[in-house]
Amino acid sequence: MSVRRHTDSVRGTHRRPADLEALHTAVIDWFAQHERPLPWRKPGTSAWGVLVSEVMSQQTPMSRVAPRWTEWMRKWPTPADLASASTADVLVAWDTLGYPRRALRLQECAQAIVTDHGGNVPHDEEVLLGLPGIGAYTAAAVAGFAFGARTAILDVNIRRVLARAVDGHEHPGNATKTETAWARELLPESPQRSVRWNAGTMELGALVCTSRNPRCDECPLLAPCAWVDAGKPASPERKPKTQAWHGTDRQLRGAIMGLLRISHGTPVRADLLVANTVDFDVDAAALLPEKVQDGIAKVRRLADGERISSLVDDLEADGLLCRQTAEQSGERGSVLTLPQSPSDQ
DNA sequence: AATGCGGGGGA
DNA sequence: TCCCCAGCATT
Repeated sequence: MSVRRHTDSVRGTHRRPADLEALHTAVIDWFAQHERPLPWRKPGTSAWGVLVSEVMSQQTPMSRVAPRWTEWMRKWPTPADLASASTADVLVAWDTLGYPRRALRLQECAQAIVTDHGGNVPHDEEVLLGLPGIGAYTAAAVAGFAFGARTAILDVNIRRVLARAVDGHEHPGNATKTETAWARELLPESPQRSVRWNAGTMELGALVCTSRNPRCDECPLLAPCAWVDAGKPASPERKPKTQAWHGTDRQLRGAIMGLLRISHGTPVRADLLVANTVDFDVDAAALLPEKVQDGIAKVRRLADGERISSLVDDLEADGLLCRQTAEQSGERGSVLTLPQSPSDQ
């Protein structure tokens, strides 16, 4: 089969393989043989479970998501369960998945589902898009994987596989409308096949057609891959560097998450907590082992007042902590309080 | 269109 | 070290 021949090259990224059906079959058959046994893929998983798995997987590898998802669904099997949980419990269960604002948005999403949709995850992609923490990718993924909708799902994996195999080069930045329209044209006709196509293309991008060191020798599309034929050209752009970690606000947020877990009796790696601790004033520090407290005291001397001040605003806006004014606390400076910690309940 | 946002694991 | 990971919200 020669899938690569783009007979009707519209323009730019709009290319279409001559034998689209063969491409679909190659991906779907490969997926049937290589699908990872992820917990949310087990039969009977609810739409809510699918939604949770997708939010947890935003910018986070699935291998790290799986254990957190299982525990999360055990604690809060329905949107109503999560909606009524305490913020502290939610953040603790999120553990070290990263970007903890996602956990806050997920709880807000559950509350919106209860309030506005009778406690049931909406089927409609446009409605899903209106929920907190649900963007273009997640709305499409839930519509497709939870409800079997025929829709174009554009995550980093599908974008890369399609760009390489069909177009021959990768596209920088976020998915454009043009790219979305292109992906829609490549969808199989039947909804059932389109779901397998979406899931299979994602899996192919995650396991074989990876960003670095792709395993082309294991790829079912080796023969027709436009990217291989073009000599595997490098991705055109490099993303801007992510904000530094050491000594920044992000590091302190990590420390507060660690303290929150400790206050709930969840083990926390002491070295990680100390490394993440810049300077803060929180009662929960008394719960820390002496060795860790010493480490915190040491790092505290490196405090940057201005940076910490902006951090407090940020944390408060994210709902990660509450700030009391000097008059309220009777102390000098601000006092940071963990939201709904056990002592508050 | 550009930024900010965690944290872990692999090359 | 650097890069990447089933993105989203805000400006």
